[in-house]
Amino acid sequence: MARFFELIFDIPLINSTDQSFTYFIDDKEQAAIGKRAMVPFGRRDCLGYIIAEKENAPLELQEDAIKKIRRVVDEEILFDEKNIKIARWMANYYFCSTGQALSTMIPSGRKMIVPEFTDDEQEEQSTLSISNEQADALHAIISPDSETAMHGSLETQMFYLYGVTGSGKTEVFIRAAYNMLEQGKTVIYLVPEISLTHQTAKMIGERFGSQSATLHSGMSPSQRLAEWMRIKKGEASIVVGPRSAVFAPMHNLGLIIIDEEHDNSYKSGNTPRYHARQIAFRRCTTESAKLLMGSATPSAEAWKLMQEGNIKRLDLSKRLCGGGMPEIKAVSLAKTQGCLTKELIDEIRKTAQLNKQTILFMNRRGFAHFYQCPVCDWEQTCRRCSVSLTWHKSRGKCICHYCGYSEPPPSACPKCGCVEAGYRGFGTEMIEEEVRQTFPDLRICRIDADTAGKKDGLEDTLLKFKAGMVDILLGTQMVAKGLNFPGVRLVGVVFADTGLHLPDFRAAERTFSLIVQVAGRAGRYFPDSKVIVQTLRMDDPVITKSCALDVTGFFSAELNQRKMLSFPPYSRLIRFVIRAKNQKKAETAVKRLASFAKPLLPQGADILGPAECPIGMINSNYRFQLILRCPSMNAIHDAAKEILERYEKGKDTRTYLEIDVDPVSML
DNA sequence: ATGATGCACACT
DNA sequence: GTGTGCATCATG
Repeated sequence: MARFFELIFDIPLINSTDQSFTYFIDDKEQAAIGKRAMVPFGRRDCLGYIIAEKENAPLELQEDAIKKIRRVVDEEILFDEKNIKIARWMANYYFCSTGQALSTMIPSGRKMIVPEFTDDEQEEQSTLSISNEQADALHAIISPDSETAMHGSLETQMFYLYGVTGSGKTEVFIRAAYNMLEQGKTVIYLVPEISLTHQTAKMIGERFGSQSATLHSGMSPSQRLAEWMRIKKGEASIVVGPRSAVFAPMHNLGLIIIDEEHDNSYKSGNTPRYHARQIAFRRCTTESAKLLMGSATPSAEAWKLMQEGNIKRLDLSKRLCGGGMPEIKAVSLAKTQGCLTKELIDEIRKTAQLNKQTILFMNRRGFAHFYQCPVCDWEQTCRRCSVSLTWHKSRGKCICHYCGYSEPPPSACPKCGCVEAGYRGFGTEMIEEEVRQTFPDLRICRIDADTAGKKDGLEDTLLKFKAGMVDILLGTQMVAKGLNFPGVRLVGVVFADTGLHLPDFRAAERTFSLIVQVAGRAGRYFPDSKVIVQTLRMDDPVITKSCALDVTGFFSAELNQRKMLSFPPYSRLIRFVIRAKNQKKAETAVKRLASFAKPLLPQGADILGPAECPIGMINSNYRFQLILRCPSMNAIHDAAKEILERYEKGKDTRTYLEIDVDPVSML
């Protein structure tokens, strides 16, 4: 007896995104929904996902067109209807095939390699006392009926632990998780996808002993598969991991925790470009679990939801371990020749003399040229989008990458009359050189994408730094997150404005968040620790508010601005990017896309662009974008689907279209 | 995605 | 007449 199964593949089916393919197999073989199988697909063998069984061969197909499954890969069931349902939802929402969605959810390993156990079952050790604030927050989270449930609505309970670094968020997370486990429910604990959060993840894993599963970027596909199966069998009831852990096959899910909610790594950078927060929200809704997020610097989206009372905010205002917040000082770079101000140099000296350590943050240099007055710091921005205009030498114009607006560059600064407007920025190499020259006697280490790429290079450097064998650690953004070094007295932000020049409506939010996060790195252990923020924009509200750690003040201004300009969270976006080796083709293609988009635009929606992408070329592909904007996602989502279909019909060859729903980075 | 096919223009 | 390049098509 033969049985028939429906399979889907990790393939970008553009027109029929939910298409499945029928195969048959001998009855005695262990084929089943939820297993993967090798099958002949086209002219090669492909790994497919078995998503359904059919009673009969489909009538519209000829009997001999149905091929036989070569081999069932999995002995045990990997996924179930619930997973397929999420995959279908993702495929629809993020415009990819169901197979692509399913394949990002499920570990790719073939055989299971059980990760070695850290068998220090140190369970019930939580005798540490917690502060009143922590206790209140915990109580609110674990209490069975908060107001939302009282109204009999099925709305998910969402909480936000809002508090500075060192205020004990992790402890509340852990206790909330314990409470869930005690009720026989399971927990997903998401952490940012930064190599530096490994230790946090590891620590949490250790606290929960063998009932926890850990996922991290260093694990092999086989190890991931092993952890996945442990969860599926109910052997692990809490999972700690990055974005993809939001798909973990928990039974009886009680709670999803999103640590450092503002972190951009929760948004996937490739198809499907899903946001873990979005998936978490959906899972919590459909599986009636609670959602608990936390950060010292919430995203604008989360802040608005808290203001409107849709997320219950729980404040942790006090720092534990006795430490207060460090002194944060903005210092003007205006009259400084190189990239180190006298104040910073003096503090580094003083820190070294005290036998303490310094961390210097360097951001990437602005990739684009922009007009900025070296005297008064006036900058040319778009009137409509309020982002920096980018100087295009070849066209002799300054252009907005959102809406395409352009104007000639000013011959003199319109604010102060200075004629030497130009651009400024520091490269990481340049900073390193200057630091080495200024402090030839100090031990200096650099961490960036290059150094971190090498195996153990990162761990090694960090261990050395932790052990006090390094005086100054030079690092990019990656050092800003998650890690605590007890020997650090001074943190310097070399050039805080870099991010502000990015043509991105979230530039202010990102810069603010970075500075506050960086400040949190310092002063957990010393009362006299310092943060120095070097800037050309001493009066910029982003700089002043971040140095004052005034989150409320910042968001009150920022949200107001977003509202005025109709940017998220007051609108939702869908971004189309067209890329092609040939510039003309790419340009023609966006224009065609725009011509489809215009008549399909729903009430209240508008189009930004078409315009060249802020990063106009990547991998020798020219890039153009078109952004759909609307207060309601539903409305533009339907339109986007229609636009996509029409576009694909007569599409220009050698042009590629990418869609990003709720984009986070618009470069 | 990827590999097959068919068609255009080029060159031994 | 056969060989490269590339657009188009289908995958069960």
